[in-house]
Amino acid sequence: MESVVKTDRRILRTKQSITKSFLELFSEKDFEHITINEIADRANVNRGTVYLHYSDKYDLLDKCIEEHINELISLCKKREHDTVSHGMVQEPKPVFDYFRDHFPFFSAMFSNQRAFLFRDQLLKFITVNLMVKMERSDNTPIIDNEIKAQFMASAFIGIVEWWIRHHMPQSTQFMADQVRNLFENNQVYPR
Amino acid sequence: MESVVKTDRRILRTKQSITKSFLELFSEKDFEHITINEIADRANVNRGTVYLHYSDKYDLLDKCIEEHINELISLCKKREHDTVSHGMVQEPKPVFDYFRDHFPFFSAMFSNQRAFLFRDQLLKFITVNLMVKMERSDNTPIIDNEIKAQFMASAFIGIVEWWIRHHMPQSTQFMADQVRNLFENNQVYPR
DNA sequence: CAACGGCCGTTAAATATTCAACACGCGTTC
DNA sequence: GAACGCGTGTTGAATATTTAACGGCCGTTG
Repeated sequence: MESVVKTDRRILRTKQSITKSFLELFSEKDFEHITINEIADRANVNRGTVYLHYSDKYDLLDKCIEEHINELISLCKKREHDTVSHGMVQEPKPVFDYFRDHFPFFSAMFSNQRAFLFRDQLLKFITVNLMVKMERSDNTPIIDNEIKAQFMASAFIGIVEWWIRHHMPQSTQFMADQVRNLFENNQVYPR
Repeated sequence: MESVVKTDRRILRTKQSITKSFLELFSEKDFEHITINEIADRANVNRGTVYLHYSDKYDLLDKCIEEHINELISLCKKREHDTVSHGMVQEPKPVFDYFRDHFPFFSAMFSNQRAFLFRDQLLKFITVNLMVKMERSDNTPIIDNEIKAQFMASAFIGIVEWWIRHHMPQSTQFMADQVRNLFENNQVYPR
């Protein structure tokens, strides 16, 4: 179907080390005080190379967020197509697993003032997922779907934030079970 | 004096990841079963790139050993020129610090059959250091200097090996003190 | 025997990255 | 104000690495 031109190993490698370096710094100090020099040094990469992939540090932050949101989307998309499971609503564990596997990133995002975009994007992602699920169920709702989705999504993110900022005191399975029950109680999908 | 052409960052980076990858594998499995493919994959580097720096895995092993021996040598050389301290005999702590700081490497070396060259090189390094020190002292020895050096060097390496293979149960300072006392008792240098 | 898969060591051309140098802005110091 | 250090963003030429291919060797499998 689409041309599968796999990207050059060097590109993957440098992008990886740049984002790793950046996220480390992001969790260490204020975003405004991070310099491209620092990022490049820690990534063991020439300063110019950073500009080859990102226009500035704001762009870098955006790309980092985008990347993870896209990962989450494709994670749910993949599972939508499965005949067995159905997205993050009925089986939220994989999503929690993803949060766990990328703890450094999400931890940095939740503990930093700078992450407006991150919250927005994540909220949109969750809301869309919930909307899709609710629209599929036939029950005519008393509460407007969009409002309910916003309500639930905010709640969900609140839980995730709490879980991450407390260094994940519970297992992903436990969290998934809890959230699924909450979704059920609020009739996000008909039991 | 000599032209200080600093080597390209890319070279340093790839050499670093290749040796890191190699030493990991070296501590995990038998040397003969390690393939260049594995090394390259784990280093996140093209297979051909390995050949750009090393002719084969034997060469790679040799270079790794050589590199650390040279580090040790320059470490001692630097301290020789100091007016205060005098090489590894009177103050062995920096040497132990070096062993500690590169524990993965030395651990791999001591726990693997393959490290003939390593033992030889290390033994030579220690012996030379001892010889130099002993020749400087005026006392006419009953025991031949070279024999004594061999004796002491083997003993020293034995201690280091024990220390490394037992995961460094004592501090470097403690080990240094012990060794200095042993050297003193055996009159490597006049007290 | 033949076919195959895996690893080796090497090559030419394409490409990503480095290096060294710009010009610029901004705050500090003398 | 001038000189300076420091970070930004950009450039062109040099260079390291990748990619995709080659032929060869060896052990396994049919």
